[in-house]
Amino acid sequence: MESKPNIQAVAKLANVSIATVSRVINNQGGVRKKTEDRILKAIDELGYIRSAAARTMKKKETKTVGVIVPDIKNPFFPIVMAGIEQKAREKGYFTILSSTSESQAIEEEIVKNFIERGVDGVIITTANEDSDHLKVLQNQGIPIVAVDRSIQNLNVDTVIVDNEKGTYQAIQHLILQGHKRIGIICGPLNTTPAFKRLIGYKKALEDYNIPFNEQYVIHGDFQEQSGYKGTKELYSLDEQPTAIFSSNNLMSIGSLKALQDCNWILGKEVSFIGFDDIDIATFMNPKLTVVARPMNTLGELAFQLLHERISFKESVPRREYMLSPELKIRESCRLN
Amino acid sequence: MESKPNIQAVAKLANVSIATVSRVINNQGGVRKKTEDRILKAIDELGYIRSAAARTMKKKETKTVGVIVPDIKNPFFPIVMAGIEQKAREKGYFTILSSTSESQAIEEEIVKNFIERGVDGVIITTANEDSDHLKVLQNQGIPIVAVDRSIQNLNVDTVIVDNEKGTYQAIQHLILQGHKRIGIICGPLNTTPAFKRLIGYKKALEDYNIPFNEQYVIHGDFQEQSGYKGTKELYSLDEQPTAIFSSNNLMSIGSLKALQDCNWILGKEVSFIGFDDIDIATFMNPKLTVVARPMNTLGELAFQLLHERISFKESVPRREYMLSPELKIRESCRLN
DNA sequence: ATGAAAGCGCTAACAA
DNA sequence: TTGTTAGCGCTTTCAT
Repeated sequence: MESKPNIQAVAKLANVSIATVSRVINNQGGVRKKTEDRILKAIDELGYIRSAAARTMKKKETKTVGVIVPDIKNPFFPIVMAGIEQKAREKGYFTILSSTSESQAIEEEIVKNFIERGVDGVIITTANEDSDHLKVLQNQGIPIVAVDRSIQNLNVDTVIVDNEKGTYQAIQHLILQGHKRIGIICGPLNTTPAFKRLIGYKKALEDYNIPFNEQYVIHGDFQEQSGYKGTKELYSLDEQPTAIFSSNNLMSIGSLKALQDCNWILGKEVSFIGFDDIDIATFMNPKLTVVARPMNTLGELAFQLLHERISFKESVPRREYMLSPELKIRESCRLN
Repeated sequence: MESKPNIQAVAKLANVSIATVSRVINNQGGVRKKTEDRILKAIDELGYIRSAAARTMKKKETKTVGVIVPDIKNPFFPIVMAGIEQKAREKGYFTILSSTSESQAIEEEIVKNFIERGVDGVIITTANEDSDHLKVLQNQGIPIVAVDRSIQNLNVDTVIVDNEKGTYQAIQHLILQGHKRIGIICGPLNTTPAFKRLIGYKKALEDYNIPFNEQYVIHGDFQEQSGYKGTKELYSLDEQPTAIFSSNNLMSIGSLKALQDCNWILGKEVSFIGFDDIDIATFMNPKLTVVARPMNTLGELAFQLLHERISFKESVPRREYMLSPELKIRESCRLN
């Protein structure tokens, strides 16, 4: 039982031609019930499963969408992915997921591989928003949807979160509580999300006439370690900030660990707001105030856009959805 | 620029035969440098990417392994996946990931799809250890490696964690601190991990002559909600347990939330040990004692086994790795 | 209602 | 060193 039966084998066993078998496999009708039964039986008996490769060669479609994320270990992406998968399944599409570890080289490899495999479309949170390495997808006529990070100079449908607004609200919240020295731990500023969050930060300070101070801006990389290190830096400042804003979940975790290690008391000596709601948020004592993104919706919407694009190609104009994050006020910020 | 060039187009542009192009694509050598350059140039010019479908039809291999997990939202799996991906990349393999949401029906769909696509092997944490729905893979001669959950009646390489031992140590730890009424929140008992953890629990009680009491056994489903509900049940018991063991990370989160809502004070009124180290573990006050699994290693090992199996097929005997988890003693357990 | 046959893009055996 | 050619397994058109 160690060989893959093909359509020929089925045809022979059922005593029909391969064309008839194909009709049955694809539910095209026009086959006598009795014949169909015979074929179905043969398929079952042989354990026949049709080859996607052969099918793709003829049909030029795979009913597959490729998803590329920068960091599968960041819980944000699995949740977005869950949203994508669910919608995809509903439409009869299959998803394949790969993670780049924020490496553009790996991203290029993955893109190439996806093309080789003939994915019908790609949903991507790119590691590098300079889009040159993604042009190749466009050249092949493969639709792309950008999620969470937009793509420069490439005319693609986009689903992002209003990072600027989310951060603005967070910083505003801190300012209204009397904070003036507010630290921000940024992500890689060549990504829109990280950049926009910094913009939101600056804008809020400006609107409330608080001077921008470079020393309160920490340049992180969205990884836990940089949140940790950045927070220690802030702690060691002569004029410590009275509040910290962390630009993503992983860095929040690092930051919070640093707070503990420094014995810098959260919610008392220092207020804290993190971007993204995380498991720990409601366990901490005090509970964490966060900017929460609609992760599942992000994924669902992304697939929906992609699906429309696959179905109608150019006939739809480019669309950009900007979802609003929500400031969840809990207990980690106190009057200053 | 909207058509996919094929090997023919390249051959024509470079003024050679398709065979020569094929040789270049596959680095088979035996092509004059000058010819090769001409071909490479043509490939670049046309943006040619070879069709995996066509290639697969000839070669019967895809250099792809499929990974099936039951719940992509459980952070355990992305980390295992990261281990798999890394090793796979090293060996020139590509991974595709799908999540079943613990549904056997979806799992079957995914398996079928993987076969259609001709994956060279499958790494799976199955939603249902009764293996009938996986036999089809074996029939097609596709190697399987089971990760974290073994598969009944199917002779496959397996990488698991010593769940019994890990739990035993946890319960022993509690007992030695004087606990006698110990609650356990189980996962679905038709999965080995959940089952073995219960066994470890029972064994520890037995070894220390503590009577087993059914009322302290909560039947959960590895989801947060069941941890929450189960904990509330334990709380409402006339004879409350003095310690709780939770069988997985998600349920731990639910359980901890319930503790808070019940105002049942962790580390004081009730001790707690969770299976799997989670982000929140070291933030909680007190910090959580946990049984930690070597997640990344689990993934790396799984791919390694699969790769050997792909390369040598039957010539290798079936192997089973049982990795030891580690009891990380922190602060959530107190003398009783 | 069914079958014969062309051809998708590639690899590899054989020829030159 | 290069070219010719036979399939791989399927879908689809055209006959029957």
